[in-house]
Amino acid sequence: MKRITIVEVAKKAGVSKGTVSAVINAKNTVKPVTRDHILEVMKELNFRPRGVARNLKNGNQYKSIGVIIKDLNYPFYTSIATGVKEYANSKGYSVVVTSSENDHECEKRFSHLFSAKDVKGTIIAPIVEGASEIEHLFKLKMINYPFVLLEDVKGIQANVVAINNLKAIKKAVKYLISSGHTKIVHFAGPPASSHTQERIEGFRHAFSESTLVFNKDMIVPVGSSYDESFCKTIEYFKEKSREDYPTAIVCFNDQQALGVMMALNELHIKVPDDISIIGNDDIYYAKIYPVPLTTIRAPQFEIGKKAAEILIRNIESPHLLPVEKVYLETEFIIRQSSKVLTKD
Amino acid sequence: MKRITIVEVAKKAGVSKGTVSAVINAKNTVKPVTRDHILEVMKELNFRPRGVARNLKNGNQYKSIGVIIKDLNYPFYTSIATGVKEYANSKGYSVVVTSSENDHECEKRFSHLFSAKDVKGTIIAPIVEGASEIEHLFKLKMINYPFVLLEDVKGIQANVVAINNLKAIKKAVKYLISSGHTKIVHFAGPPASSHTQERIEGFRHAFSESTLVFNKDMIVPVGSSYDESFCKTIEYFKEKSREDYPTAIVCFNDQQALGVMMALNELHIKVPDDISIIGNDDIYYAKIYPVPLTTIRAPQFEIGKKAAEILIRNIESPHLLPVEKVYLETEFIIRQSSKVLTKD
DNA sequence: TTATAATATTGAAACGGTTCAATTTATATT
DNA sequence: AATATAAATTGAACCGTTTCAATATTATAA
Repeated sequence: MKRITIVEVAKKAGVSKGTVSAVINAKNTVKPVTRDHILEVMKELNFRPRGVARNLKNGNQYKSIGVIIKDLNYPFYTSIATGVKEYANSKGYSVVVTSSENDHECEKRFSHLFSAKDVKGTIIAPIVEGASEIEHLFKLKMINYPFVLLEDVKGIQANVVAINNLKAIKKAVKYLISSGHTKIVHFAGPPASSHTQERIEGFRHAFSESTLVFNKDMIVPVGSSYDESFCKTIEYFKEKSREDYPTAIVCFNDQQALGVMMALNELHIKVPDDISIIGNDDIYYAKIYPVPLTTIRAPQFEIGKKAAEILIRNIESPHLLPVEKVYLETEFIIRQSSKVLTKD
Repeated sequence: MKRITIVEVAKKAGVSKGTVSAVINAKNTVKPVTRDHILEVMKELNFRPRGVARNLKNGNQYKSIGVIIKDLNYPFYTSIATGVKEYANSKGYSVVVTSSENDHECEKRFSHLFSAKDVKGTIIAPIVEGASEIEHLFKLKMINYPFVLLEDVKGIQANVVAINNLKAIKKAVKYLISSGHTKIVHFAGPPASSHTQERIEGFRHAFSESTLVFNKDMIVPVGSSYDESFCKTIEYFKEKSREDYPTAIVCFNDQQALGVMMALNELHIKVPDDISIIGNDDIYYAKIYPVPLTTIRAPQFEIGKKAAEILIRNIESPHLLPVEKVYLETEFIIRQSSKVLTKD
């Protein structure tokens, strides 16, 4: 069945394309009786003018940029998106957000979708898998489509705005060590994420720069979701005798930390008196908690803003700009889930 | 300055449009040396093919639908979006989300943006202001653009998927009354929201169907954000003597309830022993809390799914379908923030 | 009634790509 | 060197609207 176009409407209504177009665009040059008749025919045929065709002639009525995040329900990402939005809006761009749900195919599809729909540029939190497929990014580069990554991807020269995970975790662990903690463990994130590796690396570095020695039992595979971390924490402590408990846990992110704290609550282990907990990200809900979370703050809003700034600069530049890679500083925020051990 | 098109590239590279097009589309019919040369010229001119033009000929490569929510950072909305996504993906549609941040202009802009970009249909959480401007919705109707509202809007016949706020709150209040509570108050939401009015109405109804009498001091204007509700709660209790404390607070939503609970914690008022708290929405973080929240669950995921289902049915129907209005049932979930009072 | 002005409608060109049959060029075969 | 075949390139038609100068129609004034 053929698509209904303005031609069919014009024919059926006994007028020209131009008149139908005038009705669609609410021009007041059309005689009311004609207008009503055309409107009726449009309804009968269920005619929906194709946006793509309307825009081809009109050009850039609406400027927009896209953001592809990994999880629509994780506040870390929505905060970044909010930063993007604020900067972009101030420059006259609308922002559309979409989530890849950690699915590589999805990310691929969206990057095409956005370039196809004339979204002027896109900020992408890339799924970085082992030998990650990145042809879709190359395709974007080929057509000089402006984009900014929220994580460095090996093998492609592209704009990046990110944080230095290694350095961030290192700082936190060093703080714990200098506050007298000796039994420190890291609850690691999802194995596939590059963040997980970087954070483990940071943990090790802190040890190698101290007098304590690292051993690999200190890295506990846990994952990032609340439920996972709740269950794994219960398991972890059930298998241990009290004297083997760590005195501090460095968590992969705040969501995990929240799960850990709930589990400890269940097990009647006190935070921070028995165990110190350190989160990562500083999501909104990290401080909305009876024991506000000590955490490593990633400047989410600023990440979004900076990414948007670079993106829009690229969009508006008549010539191709050199690639930029920006690493923003994290901030270690001490709240009440961690404690300095009195040294004896 | 004129936009760079494929014609300029072809001219500068000394080839025809067709060949450039073949390069853009990674067809393997182009001789490598030609290809490289064209690619170079593309870079030099910073040529970005217009998605809109590419799509006009090709048609529906990517099917997508839009969701306009009010707040990207409120889990209630992102959960709805997730429901939309799940259903839409199963039908081969991608989903793009955007937030109006409660700004009417923004909503307007986005509804145009989506229809202009050939997003096939849109689910809108409408900003309903007093004598709300809804011309943009009429404009969408005129061009038979499929959309579904997440809240009923007076003055327009359109598809709606929503919950019955009045009934939901009534149920909760009646539960409190039947559990022996007599001093119940409602912490109301933002004045402009229609939800606020509906919930106040529900609160009153519950009283009128009981032996207790309603008075308007029971409605406390608080707002919906965490910070607001924290501050207003502190104020509220500071001004009251202990014997005037309510025994139960029905909150506008969970985020507010979380703020209330934190404030009570600060004031050393125990939940649920001193005061019962009832939330609304059942957001993800309502149960991730040492005192899990008793709340009125809005089936967020199902709302999203149902809205997507109606939307896609409309998108795919060759003829105009009759308007559908669906009200989903809420579920009252009793957790640990509320308590049955022993009657003496 | 006619001339004039105002209003309504038409239709061809334009927007910027893609497509594909026809043509040109390069390569392989005899 | 001539021919057959394969590979590369061309260019006109097309996608579905909008635009706007030209034209047709209607209303108003003289």
